Amino acid sequence: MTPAELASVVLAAAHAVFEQRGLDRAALPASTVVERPRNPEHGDYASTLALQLSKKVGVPPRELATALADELGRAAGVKSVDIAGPGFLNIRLDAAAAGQLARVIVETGAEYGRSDRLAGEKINLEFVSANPTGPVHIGGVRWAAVGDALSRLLRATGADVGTEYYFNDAGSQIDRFARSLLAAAKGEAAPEDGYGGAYIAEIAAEVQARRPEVRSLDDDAAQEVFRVEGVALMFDEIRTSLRDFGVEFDTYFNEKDLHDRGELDLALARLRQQGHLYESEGATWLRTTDFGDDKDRVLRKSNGEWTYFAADCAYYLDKRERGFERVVIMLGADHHGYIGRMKAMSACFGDDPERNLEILIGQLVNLLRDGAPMRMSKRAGTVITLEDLVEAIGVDASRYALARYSSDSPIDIDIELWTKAKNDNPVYKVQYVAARTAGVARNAAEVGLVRGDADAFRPELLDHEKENTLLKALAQFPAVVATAAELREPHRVARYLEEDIAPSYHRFYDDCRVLPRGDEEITDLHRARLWLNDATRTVVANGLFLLGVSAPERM
RNA sequence: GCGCCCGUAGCUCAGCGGAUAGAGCAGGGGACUUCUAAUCCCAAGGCCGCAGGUUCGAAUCCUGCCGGGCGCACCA
Repeated sequence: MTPAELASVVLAAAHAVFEQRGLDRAALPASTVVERPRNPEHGDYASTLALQLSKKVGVPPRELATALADELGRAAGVKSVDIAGPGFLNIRLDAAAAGQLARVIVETGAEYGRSDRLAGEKINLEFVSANPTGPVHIGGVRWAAVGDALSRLLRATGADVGTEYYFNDAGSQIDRFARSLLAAAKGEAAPEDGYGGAYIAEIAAEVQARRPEVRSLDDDAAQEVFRVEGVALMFDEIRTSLRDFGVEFDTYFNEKDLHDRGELDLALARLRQQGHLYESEGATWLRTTDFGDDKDRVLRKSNGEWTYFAADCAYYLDKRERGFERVVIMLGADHHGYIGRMKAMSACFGDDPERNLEILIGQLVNLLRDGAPMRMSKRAGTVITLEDLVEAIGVDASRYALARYSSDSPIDIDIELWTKAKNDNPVYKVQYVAARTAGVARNAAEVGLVRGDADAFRPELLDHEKENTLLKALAQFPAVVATAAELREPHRVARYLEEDIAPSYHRFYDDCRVLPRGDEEITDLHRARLWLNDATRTVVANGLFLLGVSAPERM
């Protein structure tokens, strides 16, 4: 029995009790959940339904709990129900009912953990969105890992997801980039406001190799060649490194398209129609202060040029017009000042900024070498890039390290820790479970131990304490996935794997031998434990997949 | 000054209103003729920054304060 099934049983019992006592069934919730108590003495699962309902229907919680316990105790698969404290229901399951979960998980396979919780939601996820003026730096990499994991989570819960990378290949930053390339090609120092770093010289050289005639052009013409070719090379490099990182986007959206299609004018017209525009000092302003922003924002400058924010408005409108009910944008902490104006802009379009626009802010990332942060400077060209990180600790460790922390928490990635082949390296800790379960399955096959027909599976034999604990941990997976998706917090999956699944599996492994020893006969218990081993393998593999991390067969 | 984030064990961090607040690491003590010891077991470690409030119940929600990080452009 899964927790979701048990929750339904609890709710059904509540309906029965309410009917018997003539209570108002409208007070009952549409659904309920059972919790897994920390303390095993409090049963396999606990329900707080009696506590929640007692005030609504004016029945003391203990009395309600007693009635619920009587009813629930008669349900199939329920071994016992105790009442504790103010009115907790502590429920124990039959070993057979609990053990069946191993079979459910194995048979569900890669689908285990998926749900339709977010079915019908159309969600746009924008992340990384670095302009092609340099390699993806470590802050962008955080979002590559978290954003990609989030897209997997949202899809696993049934949402219709579109991932998106927004870039601009025409702005003044690109001009600086082009001037920097030109300067490098001429052997000059980078311009005052330009970009430094070895990659500039490399790209300048590559452009010259592709377009040798650039040497004979005047500066203006040459700069244009460097701009066009340099941006193409840079963007190509970004896409390649992201692909090597396991991240590809459904849409690569170019700001230029918004301009070419006249979408900025459209957005402006729409905002004017909503009555939030005004002219002042020759510029066109959006009255974002109507919706809580610190100050109003310029859309079109007095010189007739659009602001970057105007393009943001058009881009938001574009996403909404493409049918995305929820527009999610992931930004670094240094951009948190954008939240106010973006939310206000959404409201100016007549949207509900709480529902239609989510802005996720990620705190900064440091890379630690020998315990000291490697400081970044864009001017000096000492940015830490995606390649630097991957080169230092590898793709799996990078993705795991970036995805295992709450986005609200700044991250220090210690190179020494994340390259250790030890249990204090979290990614090894989790991958080791994947490898160990795979190893047990291999060894089982070698000695002729196979799970056999599902009909022959004897779930009631999984009654060891460590087996029970592992089963309960495995049972949590769908709830963990659903919560992580709803809260946009992929780190919950990582923490679950390393703090819940890994320890419970190792304890099971230590106390409950799966394989027969020597020429010991193969019994139903061996087979039942193999079901449990393979169920664990399934959950770890599914969980790591959601994080974009491999589940190795051996290590 | 205003805004956002953070403050939980020595360190790094979990903890979407529930019971005695958890994990890993570090430090102490144990377990390898055994399916991967990359593991496990035992012990130790806490005014959940402070003060109020809401609640049957608060680390969690609200208010104020203290401390730290970041941000406050007709830049991109």
